[in-house]
Amino acid sequence: MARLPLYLRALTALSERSVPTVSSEELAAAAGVNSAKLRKDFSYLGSYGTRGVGYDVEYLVYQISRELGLTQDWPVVIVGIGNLGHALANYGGFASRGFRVAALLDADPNVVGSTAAGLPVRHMDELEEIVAGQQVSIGVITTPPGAAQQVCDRLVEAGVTSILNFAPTVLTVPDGVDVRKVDLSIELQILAFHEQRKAGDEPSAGDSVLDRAPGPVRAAAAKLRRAAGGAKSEQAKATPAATGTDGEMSAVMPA
Amino acid sequence: MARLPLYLRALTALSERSVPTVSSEELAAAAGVNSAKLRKDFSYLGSYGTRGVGYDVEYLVYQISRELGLTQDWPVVIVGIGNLGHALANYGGFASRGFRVAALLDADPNVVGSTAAGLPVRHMDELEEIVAGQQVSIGVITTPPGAAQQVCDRLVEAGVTSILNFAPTVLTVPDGVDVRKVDLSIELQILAFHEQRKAGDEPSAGDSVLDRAPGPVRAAAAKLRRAAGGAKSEQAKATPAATGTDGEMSAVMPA
DNA sequence: CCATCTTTGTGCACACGTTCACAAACGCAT
DNA sequence: ATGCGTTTGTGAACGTGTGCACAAAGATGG
Repeated sequence: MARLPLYLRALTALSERSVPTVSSEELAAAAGVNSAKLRKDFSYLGSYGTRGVGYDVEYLVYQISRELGLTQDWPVVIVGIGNLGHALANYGGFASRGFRVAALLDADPNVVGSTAAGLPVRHMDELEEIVAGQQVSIGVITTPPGAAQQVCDRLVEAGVTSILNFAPTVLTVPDGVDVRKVDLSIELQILAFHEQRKAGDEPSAGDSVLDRAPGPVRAAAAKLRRAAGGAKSEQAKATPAATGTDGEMSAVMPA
Repeated sequence: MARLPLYLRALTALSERSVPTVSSEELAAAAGVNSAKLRKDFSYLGSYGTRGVGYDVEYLVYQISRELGLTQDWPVVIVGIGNLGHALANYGGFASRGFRVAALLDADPNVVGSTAAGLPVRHMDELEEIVAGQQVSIGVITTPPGAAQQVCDRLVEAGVTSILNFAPTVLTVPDGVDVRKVDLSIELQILAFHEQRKAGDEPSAGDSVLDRAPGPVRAAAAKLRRAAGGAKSEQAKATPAATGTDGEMSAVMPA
């Protein structure tokens, strides 16, 4: 379940405030999900809350951490030390969750040798040695799109079995290797899409092509509009904390 | 539809190679989705491909760009010019898709006045003026988590109606404002989760809590394992290009 | 002009995730 | 001890998204 990290974050926040127990309702609100969904998720874990009371915060934190594998440390290599690579190397959220940057790698001789986040940038050719020596199983790709597949192949060859890809490319990997893709510009495009709709479907010439099309097409356009925009107005009702679930798919996905 | 940006990327790649038409099958492979799904998506757009031939690349590019609102330019402000803010300011994928960085903002006097990606970093207090003056409707938050809600409120107050949040916090916004959240550490956690499973469910003492629980709980654990790990082995079969759809939810979501 | 081949568009069924609603369980006060 | 309020765990219905499979439609060659 990909919601576990969400719960974990909310739970650690509670834990820091020394809250002993939470009801599913409270925790669901904090995580921005439905309470029934949360209870069902926890039931899959087999984790027992106590009826009439709620869930023990510490116990849940421990249990979810275990389930996510956060009790062991995960060495990761970051390949491509440009702006994004720098940012990720410095990102505090990694270290605090058991992810240790094993090495920063780049192919550019000008970059190799410099330091980022206190770590030296090493050359790509050391990849195999590092991966093998430190048992690295997770790689992060922050190279330009052109180099991504090549880097990916090399990571896989070296023994990496999970890849987080920030390059805007569809990576091809053999069976048994997981790839997750984060595309920053897609996120903005989705926002722009909604924004355009909010702007009232364009007053003048800049109209959506759909609205200039003949009969059946316009109907389809209206349908699409309901599907995306209509649902939103329902979910976003004045909602204070739980800005919950809309049906919009995400731009982050496997491969 | 959140898949449109994916299609668009694949299509622009084809367009640059001067490919006149594509079949749904080809394009689907390039985008990593099912061909039927792609055809259905396009049918919602009302866009007509020609049977026996395929879709006209240029026409589709134009149409999808229009639908996504990429034909107009979208000024965005980036608040919080740390490592991530820097990276985003330099990110090429934005400018190439109609997103223009209207301003970089930060509250830290030490940062204000420096330049990033050729733009001066200005003080938070200029936010309202900038948003109003340049009609900014999209804001990006790359501040530390503690400041995120505060910044968010101010953005909304100033007139921003779409927010891309990189801070690991659940933002509370009034109705009518869209929030998308990108949490980099969650992506890694999900990879670690899969990685742990691949490692053969722990040989010795570091076992998942699930496996030490009594009967019914273990059954549930097995069920969970099938749900997440089992499905994967099905989808990832030697797959060359289409590493397609697994059921895994994403870490990027509204609010 | 007709036959054939390719590719779209879509009806249908299935499977999944989500949500509701309720019964069983637990604490607590009387 | 017993009843009451609270909260979990889950069975069942619902909606949605996905994928299959096929018919309609256009192009192409004879």
